[in-house]
Amino acid sequence: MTQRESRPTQRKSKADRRLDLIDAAHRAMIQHGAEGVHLNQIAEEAGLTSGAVLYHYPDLRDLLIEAHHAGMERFYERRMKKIGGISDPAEKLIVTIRSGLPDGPDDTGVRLLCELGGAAGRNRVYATLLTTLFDRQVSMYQTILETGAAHGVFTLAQDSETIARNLVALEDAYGYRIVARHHSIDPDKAVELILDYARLATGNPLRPADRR
Amino acid sequence: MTQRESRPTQRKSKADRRLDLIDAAHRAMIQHGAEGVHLNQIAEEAGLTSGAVLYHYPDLRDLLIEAHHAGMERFYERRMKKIGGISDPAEKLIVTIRSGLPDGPDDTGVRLLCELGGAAGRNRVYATLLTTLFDRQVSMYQTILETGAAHGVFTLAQDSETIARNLVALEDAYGYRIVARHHSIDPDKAVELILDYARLATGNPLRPADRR
DNA sequence: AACGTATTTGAATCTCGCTTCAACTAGCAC
DNA sequence: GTGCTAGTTGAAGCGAGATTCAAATACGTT
Repeated sequence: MTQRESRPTQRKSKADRRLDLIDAAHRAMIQHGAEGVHLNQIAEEAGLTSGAVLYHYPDLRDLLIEAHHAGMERFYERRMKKIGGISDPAEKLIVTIRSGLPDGPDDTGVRLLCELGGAAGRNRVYATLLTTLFDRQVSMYQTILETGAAHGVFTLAQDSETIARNLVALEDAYGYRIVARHHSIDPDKAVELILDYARLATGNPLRPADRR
Repeated sequence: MTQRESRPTQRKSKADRRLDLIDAAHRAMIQHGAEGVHLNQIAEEAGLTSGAVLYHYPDLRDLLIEAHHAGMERFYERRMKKIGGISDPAEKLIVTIRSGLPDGPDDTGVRLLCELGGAAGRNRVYATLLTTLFDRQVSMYQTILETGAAHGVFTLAQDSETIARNLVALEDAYGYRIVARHHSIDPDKAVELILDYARLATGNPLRPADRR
């Protein structure tokens, strides 16, 4: 990327290089699949040789796990940042829903998450990562819902955990639809569909028109 | 599996063998991933050599696509069969929801579908297969919802397409959770969560206790 | 400026899966 | 039974990716 001549690969500290590699692994996995990815593809993305990659990660699986972990962390942190400053529960809920969906079919963050769905059935580590992320998102929604209820803005039709789980589930599923390029479900449409449920569950009209 | 001596591989007609191979590919993909699977693994599952597999499918990708296609068809047909005889809309809806979820983490049919989620972002054929399946399931739910509304059993809070899409989306997402062995979301819990939404959307209490 | 070390390379080696194909054989037609 | 054909094997060759490691080198330290 930022390489003067692209001829002599500049050296980096262990920590810096590992961050580069995590990023390179991220890109390579999106192109070739979380399980179909090859060492050389990652090395190429990082602008290194395969030997250098192995020097930092003798076991490639460790790198892949770290890349997934970092991807999830980034995904979650980005959401928290987006909703951080919002105090109105209704607006917060709307923005949260939007931030859980991919920008479009090529959103790299969500693409990586989708890669894991199938592998989780075979790989306990991946299953744990995904499950943990799911539960964290549920908690996040629960907080918003309960705050809204406490302020009298929401009238919850079900307990907050049920609503929160269903909201996260809807997000996940529409994420997959968007990544698969469904002809009539784009990010805006997905938000609308999820909001249709959220309205029933919170008793709030949740008008997204003027916000964001 | 059903082989007397396991020594001489019995010959089969082209059509029969292709069915065997589709089945073998199905099993191999679940064990090794939709994209990480190797020719030899499929051959072994089928009790043949790699040469024999290539004789029937010179391009392995064709076999994989057919296996996925067949898997989806079976999944869909099985659902239709389960709900075929039910006339009461409420019961039909409940049974339909249940039939869209895996029996457990090892349900092979759903496991295969989950494999495709990530690949769909990279592979147009897989994306189309998944999208088509989604739309068919939406239609299925729409029919049930509208029939129920016509009979006065359901009072739809939203248009039938919205409800149907959300129901399918919830099914999909909880399928992933179950496959990933979420500690507190098993098939029964997932049905309950989806029914919680369905109750709001249909205005029907949908008591699953005595049915099924 | 010279040293020492952490990082990276490049080539050699090894492994493994894919591909090809001539030879073999089971089952069908006659 | 004889012959024919389609299905299958097994071995050989090929290529790609993983792995190893000695040599090279960039960079911080002194």
